[in-house]
Amino acid sequence: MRRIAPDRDQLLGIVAEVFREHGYEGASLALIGEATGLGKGSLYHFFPGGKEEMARAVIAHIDGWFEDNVFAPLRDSTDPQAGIGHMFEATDGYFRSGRRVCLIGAFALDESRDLFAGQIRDYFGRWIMRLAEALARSGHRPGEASELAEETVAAIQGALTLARAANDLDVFSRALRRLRMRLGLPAKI
Amino acid sequence: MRRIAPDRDQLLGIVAEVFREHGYEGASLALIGEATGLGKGSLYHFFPGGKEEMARAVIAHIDGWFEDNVFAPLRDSTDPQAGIGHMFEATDGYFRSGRRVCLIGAFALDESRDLFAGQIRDYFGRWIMRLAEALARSGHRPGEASELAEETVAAIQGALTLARAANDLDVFSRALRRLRMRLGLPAKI
DNA sequence: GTCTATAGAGTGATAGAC
DNA sequence: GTCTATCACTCTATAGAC
Repeated sequence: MRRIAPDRDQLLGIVAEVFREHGYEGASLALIGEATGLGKGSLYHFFPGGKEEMARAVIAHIDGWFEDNVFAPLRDSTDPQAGIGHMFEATDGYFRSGRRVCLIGAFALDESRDLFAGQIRDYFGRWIMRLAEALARSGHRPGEASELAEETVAAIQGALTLARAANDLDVFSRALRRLRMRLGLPAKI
Repeated sequence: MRRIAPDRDQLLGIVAEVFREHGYEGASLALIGEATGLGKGSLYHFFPGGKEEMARAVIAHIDGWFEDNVFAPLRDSTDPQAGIGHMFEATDGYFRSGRRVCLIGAFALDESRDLFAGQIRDYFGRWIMRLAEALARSGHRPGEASELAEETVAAIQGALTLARAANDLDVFSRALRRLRMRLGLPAKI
């Protein structure tokens, strides 16, 4: 038979955008079906657990992207400053300079939080931990590094909220510029 | 007829909590009816525009609270530092030290943003503007004051998201403590 | 026949409008 | 309370690949 369905990776990307735009409650199966071009049969074939499993898979997919493109470089760069610089570039790219919101952050505020609390806590916890380690390796005292890491991740989340609220992308790029400076990185070209 | 309904102020407070806990989509009229003790008939009597009007009224109600308890003190305090200190206390109290999320911030991330974009932009815009003015009056250069104000409001939003994600209230109080320091206020007792 | 992927009618529950 | 629309979801049927 013909294979119309995109592979799982593409599929999760499309479903993620529906959740991102409409929230967990607002993302109806009708919308998801429309966006993916799949009928309910196919959707339930891929995700027997229904909408909840779709969301779980989407969160895991995003988490995996950050693991590969943000957390791992923070952990593995021999030069911690380079890892932190990489984090800012990847973050700016991922959120399309403020055009995109953080789906996991949005889920954290929603009632859907209870369903996905573990995944949400893990994602942010790992981000802060990897950044704190990199900051410690680049010379900050451990306690200070932890606070600075927490502050940085919170600032990114807040900037996404504010950029969206003000409908002004500059809010996000200004925030990233300030954070780069505070973390001792050279101003970006 | 018997008057079971609380007055409009109380009513809006109750409806606000339902939106806060469940989001715009997730807050069903059944939930709202249950929380308020009002039937659908009464709800449509108070809010002929239905759920959308309820949300609009709730946002306006919250905005009014911040106007009175945060924005006005920032504008009117003869000592700008006192106004800023007052802002932190009111903010900490309002968000119950991180137990409560910012409904308007949550709406900003949701699809409901399109419905309430004007109100959302106004709220955050006024907060940042009043804070920037107070910072300018307390000695910061105007451009610096603007950036610092934006950074502060974003940090508060981000801390609320993170506190909720980590299920750890300390995230919020640590953020407020750092912000107080950065804005030149004495550490809180 | 078996497996995977598909479409979509049909389920009861519940949504918001009135 | 009544209305209709839509919700998440189930189920049956069907396709071609093996």
